[in-house]
Amino acid sequence: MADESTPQANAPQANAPQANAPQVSWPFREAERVAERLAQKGKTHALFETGYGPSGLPHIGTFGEVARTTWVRNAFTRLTGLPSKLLAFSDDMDGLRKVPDNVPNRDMLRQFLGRPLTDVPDPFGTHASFGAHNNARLRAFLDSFGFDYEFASSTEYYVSGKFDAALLHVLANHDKIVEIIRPTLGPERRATYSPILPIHPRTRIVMQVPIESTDVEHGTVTWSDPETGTRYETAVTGGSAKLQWKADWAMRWYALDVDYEMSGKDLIDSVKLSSQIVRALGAEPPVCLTYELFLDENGQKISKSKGNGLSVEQWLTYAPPESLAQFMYHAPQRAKRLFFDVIPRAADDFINNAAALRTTNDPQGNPAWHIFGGKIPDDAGSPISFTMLLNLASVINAENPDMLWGFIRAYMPGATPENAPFLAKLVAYAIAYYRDFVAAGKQFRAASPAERSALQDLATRLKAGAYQEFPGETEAEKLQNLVYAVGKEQKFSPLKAWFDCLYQVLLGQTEGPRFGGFIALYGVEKTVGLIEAALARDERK
RNA sequence: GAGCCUGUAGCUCAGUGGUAGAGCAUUCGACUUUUAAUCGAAUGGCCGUGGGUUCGACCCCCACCGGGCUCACCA
Repeated sequence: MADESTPQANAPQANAPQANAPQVSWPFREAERVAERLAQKGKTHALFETGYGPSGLPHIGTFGEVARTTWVRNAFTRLTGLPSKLLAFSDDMDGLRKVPDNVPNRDMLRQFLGRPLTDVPDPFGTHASFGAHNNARLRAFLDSFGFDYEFASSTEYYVSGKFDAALLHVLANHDKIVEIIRPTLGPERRATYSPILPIHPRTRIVMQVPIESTDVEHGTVTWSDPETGTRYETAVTGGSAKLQWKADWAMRWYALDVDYEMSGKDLIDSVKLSSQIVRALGAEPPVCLTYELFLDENGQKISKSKGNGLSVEQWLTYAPPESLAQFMYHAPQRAKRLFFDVIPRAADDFINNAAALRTTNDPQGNPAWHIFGGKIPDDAGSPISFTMLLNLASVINAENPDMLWGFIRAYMPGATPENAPFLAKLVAYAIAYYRDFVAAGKQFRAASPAERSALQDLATRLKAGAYQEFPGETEAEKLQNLVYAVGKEQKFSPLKAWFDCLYQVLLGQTEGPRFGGFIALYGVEKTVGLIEAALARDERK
């Protein structure tokens, strides 16, 4: 503070915080919370967890949760240099509650309702159990994005005894846990609730029954089959029993000493209660982050039955994975509408961020830095926006990458798939977009008699190679001059009407590219085919 | 009933206590042998309302109004 003596008395607030302090990105904010937890506990490695319910196949929210957790984990690594692990935990020991609509052999499945998913045959017949099948789907999904994680099966953890010590501890605190959960339940469930769900030794069903007594010394609970009245004494360890959801989550946090887990806002109450249970067990819950759920185009909730959501497959048909990551990065605690129209913008946000990464002095505040996992690749960017590519693809009826590249080079000389590989990927996505959304919605107008003869004339002269006689240094110019000549000879007035005819009759749109250039890229023969097809189409009407 | 998100340009949305921003739309211009893409520019704002904190509030706090979502069975 050498300026004590300088006459800056009117300068604003000496004690105000520096206005230009770089904003800390949310993954680093979360990472700091994790680092703080580790410091308090004296831990030197961090465990990040993500969880998967038994019912669902992997979906766009699954991607979001793992991607976001991975960003926090990377930030943690960068911040502390400490080792860490991401555990992807599958609740495959949960009972099969209902038969899903979208699987084969549903009658077979019906016989196994209530049994752990890993105790239900695989309706697809490809894996050892339904649970194993779903696990494989989940892992394939995560692997397709290259996520770094360790898979964990609840069944395996229970059966192998990895949870035994924690389960006995839960048993010892059985009443305390009941007291935590009971006030949140309705009257009926309140009467029967226990965090311990014994697995029926005969039917293998996960039983929700009153626990009549607990024996901490022997590690067992006593209960009665409500149908037969038979009393059973069941060990809480070794996979003979599992825990009810909220207690299960808490026990897992306790047993594995989980340091970080995020979840959707639908689980706010579960996080609260599970945290209370962990404290009752004498430990601290992990650092938790609640993220908002996604809405559809109209701000309505996304439900599978309505089909108003956007699937990962759909997104990745029209834009690269980085764009989906970009969408997931932004403001996880804010509700966002997730529908088709957000894709181009997410892609361009990513492109801009990737470009800014090279010039910024705060790379760790840049989403692209996180999406790249802290590494800055050489060929990440695109010199042209995705929105522009989509427009271009529409205007020129881009049926293949070569056509699009032809127009890209027209004003970006030197651009090739080799020196702009990310752009090359975007081109392929733009083609898919054109194919599915633009081409499908085309409205082709019938040609008037005068237009018919003009089109016929153009086709004939194209076929004969007559354009070679026209002036111009390039094929495109010669073709353009031929098109003009036909329009003038056929006395279109204004001449623009001739071009309107070409766009509306041949391309099914009101506007289009310079036609000579279009023919050159699309191909003379194919253009002739286009004309003949249009004339034949009108003939039939 | 409990909780969460949200309200900023015509539309969709960014916005980090210090001059209100982008894309699209609109209008004008440049380029073009017709266009479109593209490029340049302009237009467009009581930042939901009312209080409070502050030298200063879109931003922080409180209340209210509007728009949504989630949980109160299971997980």
